[in-house]
Amino acid sequence: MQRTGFAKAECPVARALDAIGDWWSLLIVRDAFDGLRRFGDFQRNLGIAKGMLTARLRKLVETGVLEQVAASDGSAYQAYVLTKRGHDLFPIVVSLRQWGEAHLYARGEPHSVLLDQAGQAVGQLVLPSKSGKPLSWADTKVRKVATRRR
Amino acid sequence: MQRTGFAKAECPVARALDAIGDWWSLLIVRDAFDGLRRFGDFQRNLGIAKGMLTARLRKLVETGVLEQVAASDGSAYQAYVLTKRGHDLFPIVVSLRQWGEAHLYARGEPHSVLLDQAGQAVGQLVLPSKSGKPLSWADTKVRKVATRRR
DNA sequence: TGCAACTGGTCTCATTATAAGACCAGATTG
DNA sequence: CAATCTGGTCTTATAATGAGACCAGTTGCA
Repeated sequence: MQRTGFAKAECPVARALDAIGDWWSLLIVRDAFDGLRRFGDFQRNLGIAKGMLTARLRKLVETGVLEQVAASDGSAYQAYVLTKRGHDLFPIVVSLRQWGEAHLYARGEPHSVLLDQAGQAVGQLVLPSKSGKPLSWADTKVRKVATRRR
Repeated sequence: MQRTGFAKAECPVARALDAIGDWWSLLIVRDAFDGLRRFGDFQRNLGIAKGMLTARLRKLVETGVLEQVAASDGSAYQAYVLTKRGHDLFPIVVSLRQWGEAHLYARGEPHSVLLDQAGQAVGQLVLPSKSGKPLSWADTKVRKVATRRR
């Protein structure tokens, strides 16, 4: 049976997961944010099977997250770079990073850190409200789309 | 071959994906944010196979995202509720939602919306900086953990 | 120029994960 | 107490993944 898809879901979370919610896509995107651009760079850094990488890159290009361009070093090879849509994944990668940092490391266990241009660790993502106080899960609610009656 | 794992990665993004980056976990968490708590609720709402749901719930409980408690309606059944660690996934779910809303719907196509308590659609997640101007991908850089020399 | 190594793939195969649904014991309802 | 509901387990068929052989075109270098 084919893996269940959510491409037609009315919930944006489900559609997003359908597009980039597999085991590899967000790691490829993370590497792209880190400046990797060539097939071999991704393959070596992730230790991913080549066939998998080919399939994932192809899907990410189809989805408009990555774009294939000529390599900037003058060679005849191609590079994969983030599009606007790909750069918009930044908050997703950052939120995953911050949750992982907070909950998946033992005290003192080293991990990579996201820095600003001054070399300072960045703060937490926040969901602003009009009052100025950030919204938490307890302050929000999802309004579902009206289900078509029949 | 076993699916590649990232539980030991020094990158928090990879560890987070290892914990909750499969096809179903974040949808279960999304439903939990929406107030679903019982096995049957999740199973019906997601259309997930029961065996899958059993496995996913078990892993989420092991990871400390969900907790099994007695159902609040006085029956002998159990419920699955978000822990603190689970509630901390809120920014991840919101960032996925916002990216999906921005990029995966045709103009005018309906989707669910996240509202604050006043019934207003919430704003965008931001990564604050000292200057007050939110940080973008272009303003940040990952500092890797020093690789052990040998 | 000529050859070895590199690059970016494709293809095959063995293994694992997923989807679908039959089945089941205990709880609940009427 | 019989029927149904709940929360699972188990089996089976199919799809996805991981590992690596293989290959054509590109590049580096003697």
